[in-house]
Amino acid sequence: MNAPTISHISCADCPIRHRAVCARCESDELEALDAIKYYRSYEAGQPIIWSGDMMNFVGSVVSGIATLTQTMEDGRTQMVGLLLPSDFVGRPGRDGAAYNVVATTDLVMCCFRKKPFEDLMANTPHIAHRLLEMTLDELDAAREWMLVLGRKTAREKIASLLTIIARRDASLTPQGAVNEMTFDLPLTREAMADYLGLTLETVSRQVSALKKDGVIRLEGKRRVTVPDMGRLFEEAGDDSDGGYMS
Amino acid sequence: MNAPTISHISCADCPIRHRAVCARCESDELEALDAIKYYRSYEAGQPIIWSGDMMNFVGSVVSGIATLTQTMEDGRTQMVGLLLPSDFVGRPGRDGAAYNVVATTDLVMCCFRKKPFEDLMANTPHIAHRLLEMTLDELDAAREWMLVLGRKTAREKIASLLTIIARRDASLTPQGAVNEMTFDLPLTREAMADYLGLTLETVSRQVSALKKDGVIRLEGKRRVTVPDMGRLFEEAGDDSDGGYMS
DNA sequence: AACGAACTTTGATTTGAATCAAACGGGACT
DNA sequence: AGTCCCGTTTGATTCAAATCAAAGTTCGTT
Repeated sequence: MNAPTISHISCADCPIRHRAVCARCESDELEALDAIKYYRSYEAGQPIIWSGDMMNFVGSVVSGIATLTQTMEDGRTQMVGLLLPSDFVGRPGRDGAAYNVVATTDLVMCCFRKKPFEDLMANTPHIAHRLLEMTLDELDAAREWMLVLGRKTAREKIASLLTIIARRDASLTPQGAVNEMTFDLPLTREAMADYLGLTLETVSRQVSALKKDGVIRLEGKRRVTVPDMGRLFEEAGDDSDGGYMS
Repeated sequence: MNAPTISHISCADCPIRHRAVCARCESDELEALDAIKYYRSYEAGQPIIWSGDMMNFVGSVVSGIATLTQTMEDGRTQMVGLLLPSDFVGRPGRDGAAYNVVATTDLVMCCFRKKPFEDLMANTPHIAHRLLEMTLDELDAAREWMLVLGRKTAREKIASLLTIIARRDASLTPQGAVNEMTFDLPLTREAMADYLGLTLETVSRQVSALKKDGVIRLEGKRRVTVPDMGRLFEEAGDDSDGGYMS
């Protein structure tokens, strides 16, 4: 119920040190960041930022998963981003939040008050450069997702989502070019639906169909085994290996 | 048939000087860019870059319109970006093109060979900073579009597209808070369909429906008049004024 | 062990957009 | 003026996913 107190961890020991916005920093730059950072934790289900709110901090996800969503007045909602450890939250140079950010698991953020961070960024090219790189990657991911949303069938959408989750897991747990993979879905059926522009019923049906057809196996609702990743890529409508080895 | 020869225009006289990637440059930085830039023109319909190709240049659209599209093997295509004057093409730090870029009107690009541009960018924070800003804007636009693709009806999609075009035109031709607006559609019905994740028949039907309902008037196929922008925003499912005054 | 809440699956039916199919309009060229 | 081509409209039909409606699971709590 209460937000756990987080001790101040040295950047050198940080699990996202080499992937986050600070990845390119030299040790002196890291010290400057270290001086202004603070940790904050959120419980599963808790909102982190609400669209339209004043944002007085930016930061990186250290552990846990959060979603970025947009909502229409009548309640239709679309997920527009899935934030994983090392992903950056907030936009330097803007005051109001444009999206809802919600922790879907217990989550820890490494935060910086916005103004000091902007000041630091202004004379630390390594930070600005890394942020540009990360933003370009996110833009690519968003465009990939536009193809999924605009042109893929429900079954292909599910397969695409599984592909993305598997690909990410593969990058965290490199195990060579395996054919079989097992991982956990970090999202409820409803969250998957919001990601894919579907209803939760359709998500459920298509997951069942992929299971019936032997593309995936399930243990419980969340643990997924893909016996043949190549087959999954085909189902996703991606070309051959989907580039997940890169 | 032949690519027109373009004379070398001074950056100071450039129509996109204050909006493009060079917007924040001082005069000495501008000179450095001026030294390595060259112009290139394309005719309507001509491809500029093909997905997977080696990209040996980056650049800005000076005039004309281009589309960024992604295609699946079976031919389904989704537009993932609409490039207008001042928009940047190419990604520093990547060799292969990820998308197809096609000129939909006659178009002029201000190009830089990639390597010299990257070198210049490395010690010109004003360029990197502006590129970050532009990329963040594009990411916002892409996320806005994900909501359109994932959750809006065909009618709302058309209204959303008209809203975007109108909003852009308003920023080029500021005329205060007018209610009535007239502009040209820069896209064919098919291109609109590829943008919206619809078929061209559905686009045609919904445009006709909006016309029948008095939301828009048409002169020819391309010229659109919106008698009441507020009404259009409502049809798009956006809240109130859609923020087009900002 | 029983209860309840949240999440998930499955079934029946409806519906919005896709598909299939023609016809229309306007400009470029002969 | 006539023909061809491209983009567009309109109509008839089909189909994939949404909606409406019930049950089934799982897990935490009493």
